[in-house]
Amino acid sequence: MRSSRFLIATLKETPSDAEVISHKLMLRAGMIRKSASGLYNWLPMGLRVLRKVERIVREEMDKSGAMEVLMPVVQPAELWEESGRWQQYGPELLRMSDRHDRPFCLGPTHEEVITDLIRNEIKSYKQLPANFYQIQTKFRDEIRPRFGIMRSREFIMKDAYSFHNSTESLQQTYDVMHATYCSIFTRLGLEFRPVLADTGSIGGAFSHEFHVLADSGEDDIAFSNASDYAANIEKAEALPPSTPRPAPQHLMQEVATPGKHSIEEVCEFLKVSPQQTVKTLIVLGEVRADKTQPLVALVLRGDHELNEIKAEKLTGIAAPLTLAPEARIKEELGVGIGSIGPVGLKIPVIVDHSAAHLADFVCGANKDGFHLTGVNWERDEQAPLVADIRNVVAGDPSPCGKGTLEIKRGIEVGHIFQLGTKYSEAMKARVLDENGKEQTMIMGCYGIGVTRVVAAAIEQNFDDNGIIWPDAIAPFQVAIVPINISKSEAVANKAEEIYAELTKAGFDVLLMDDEKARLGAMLADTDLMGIPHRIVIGDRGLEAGNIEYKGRRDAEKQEIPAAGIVEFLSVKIQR
RNA sequence: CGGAGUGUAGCGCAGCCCGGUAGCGCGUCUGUUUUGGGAGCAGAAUGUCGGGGGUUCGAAUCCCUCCACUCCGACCA
Repeated sequence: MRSSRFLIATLKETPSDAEVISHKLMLRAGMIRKSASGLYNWLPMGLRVLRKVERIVREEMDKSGAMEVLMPVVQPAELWEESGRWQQYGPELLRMSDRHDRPFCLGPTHEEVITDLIRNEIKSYKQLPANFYQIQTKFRDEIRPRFGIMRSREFIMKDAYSFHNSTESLQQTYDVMHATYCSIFTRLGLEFRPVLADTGSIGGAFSHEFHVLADSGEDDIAFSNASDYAANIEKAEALPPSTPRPAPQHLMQEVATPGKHSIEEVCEFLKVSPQQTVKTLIVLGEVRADKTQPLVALVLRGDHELNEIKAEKLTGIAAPLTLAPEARIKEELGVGIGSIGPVGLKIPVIVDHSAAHLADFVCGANKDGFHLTGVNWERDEQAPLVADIRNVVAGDPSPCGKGTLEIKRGIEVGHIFQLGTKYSEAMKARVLDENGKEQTMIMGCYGIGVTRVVAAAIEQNFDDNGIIWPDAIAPFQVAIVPINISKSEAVANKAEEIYAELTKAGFDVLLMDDEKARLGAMLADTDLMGIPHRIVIGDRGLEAGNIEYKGRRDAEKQEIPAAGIVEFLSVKIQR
């Protein structure tokens, strides 16, 4: 490609609405432009990267034995009614009507459509297992789209759905997908980790997320420092303390803590550490027969955070987890938030392991403006119902039994699930088995955020001058920068010659052939755009038959013979 | 949904407090000189000042209203 015939839309200044580095650099490098909140245009430069990511994903999926299909973006409501998600999905599902007033939605995911398609096409166990995928636009009406392409409303996803007649078969395909995802992210040149994950709203039994490690990630990942264990913090189990609870040393006392509500304020006032306190959260319980929801208290150590996912799975607690309205707490417990404690509370209490392990702790006195000190379980309040309801923190023992946990930030770029029969059951997707009996198919589903991968790759590969693309997904692998083509025929000729040679050798080359372009501007642009290999051609070097090479990450440029450039780059560029 | 903020040329911004008919830098176009790391000079084009309404002789500026966008929060308990 010649720069004179390609839209190089680089910006010197960053548009003011960009916050994270990938968003800024994608705008500055001329890859994307915003159309509306969470909606982006892909310029030629960006699309080249996106297509390369797609190509790698497609090649690896094909290699895994999956079959590519293409499903509609607009989906009929009736399928969503059938699965029950028309009611469940919530406002992220963009609903609309056609001219006949028939309800539709923009697909945020395609379980319903694929299940409908396959139940009509596959009738026999002999056709199983089968795995279908597509690379296609999804729409999710996010509350707050942010970080450019990283969390946009419209995005491109590779989604795959597999169908089976046994859990063993599902497990096999799941394992193949796990391996395929590892190959894909390795080929993309990313530093990633598969991590154990919660199955979330999609449902199902077993699940892994694939995270690209980067500080700007929105997820916390817990890693063992002594094994392969890695889990999303939503999922990572906090082990119960292994030592016995210390014996009580103090008597329970009520102390006035006027105006002190938060853990921080109370600790400061009473001169204790948060680890020596508990906080009591009031949430709604499961809906009872009379349609009312009782209150339930959750007790955590002051320095710990509630893990909503863990909590809402406990029996007696409503899912999704909902904090009780303050007015209801006032009315039923007779105390304002900020002074609640487990002692003498008249509602069910569930206590986190580490809070249950405390002796002589501080908690709210269930009386506005008062706290209790020197509180001890059993002596002052009956032995609590104990569960794991907190997020793990760095330094916790790893659930795998080896080492302690570290927490890192990750960007979720892939997710694989064992769905089981959630959709096939609801939508009656069945095959005849060996005995001629109807059997509900078992399903798996597997997603990769293709557009998000592009942003994640930048989050992991940039410097002060711009993007640094991995070879596999660079918009161009090589940039040829000739100095003064309008003045030097020798330079112009050599640039054309090398451009032809490299192109013929199968490299993706960008020839900077704008006659008026100055060296500094061209170098700034090729760096910003992240082109990983750069050749500068000038009269000075040509006198000795040399050109200049610099890898995007190299500190120094080097002179190499112009004649050997194809061989030189064949060694440098991973293909 | 709650809170905060922003909307002025393609991009980044000033002007608004204190009303007088719109400016700077970058980019773009023309010419010219220059050319080994985002050139210099000379000239030029580009604005319903987010929309609507109001106050006023006069509104980018003051008031009302709507819209869009951005950020933060949605775990005080």
